Amino acid sequence: MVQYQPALDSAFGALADPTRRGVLARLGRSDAAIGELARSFRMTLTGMQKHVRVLEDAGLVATKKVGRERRCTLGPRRLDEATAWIEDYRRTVEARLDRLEAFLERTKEEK
Amino acid sequence: MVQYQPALDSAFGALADPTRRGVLARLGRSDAAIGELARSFRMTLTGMQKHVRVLEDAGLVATKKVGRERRCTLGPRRLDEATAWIEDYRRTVEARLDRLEAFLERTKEEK
DNA sequence: CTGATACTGAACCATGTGGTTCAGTATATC
DNA sequence: GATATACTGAACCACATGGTTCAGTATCAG
Repeated sequence: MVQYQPALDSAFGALADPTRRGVLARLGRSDAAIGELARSFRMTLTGMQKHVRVLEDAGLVATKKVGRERRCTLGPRRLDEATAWIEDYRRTVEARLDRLEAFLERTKEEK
Repeated sequence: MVQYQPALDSAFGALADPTRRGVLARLGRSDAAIGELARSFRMTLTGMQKHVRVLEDAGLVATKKVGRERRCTLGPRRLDEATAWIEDYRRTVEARLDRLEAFLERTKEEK
């Protein structure tokens, strides 16, 4: 591990699992208790609990105990850093392609 | 695992590690052999080899054997799916916030 | 040809991940 | 109060991850 950006680590890490992306999509429609999510995704409550924990640690989900349920909603993190990172990357790739193109153009002229 | 989108899994998974994000940034400046990358990031060749393999599997890096070196360049995948996923998500969050706002507005009027 | 350099592959290690079961505790319902 | 429901936490499991070392093989330089 060389450069720490824990927000990016946890955000990308959370998004790397299809169940967790599914949970985010599900919570986009409406909030839900852990038990409901577990049933939707056909896994044990305890299993879903762990996914929710990962999403919560990444700031992508917020939870609150209501009666005997724990209600989950989409959390405060908007993935701005993640988007920004990818955008930066995209620009780098494009700059690199541009340089390559310029190089090819130059060598063509030299022929 | 519930909905398979292996491209997203591997892309987000690859980006979840700071060393690998660093390697992508480094390759954005110029291509490099595995050995150079290993030295830059102060790890063994074998260690770096594994990171490069992960990036290559995700389509983010391409490699080619040149003499005794293996040269690494930024690969074909442009992270379009990843960006698209995040964008979708952002829209969902915003729609949800809009609904919440509308609800608050309505209940305010009812007062 | 010899030696140094660059990589490859296998084996190992500690820790993390994605799940499970099982034994609690807390809350709701009758 | 008894029973069912919802969660929590600990323990376990198989497998993946992020590293290492070590023993090769391939290539370059003299």
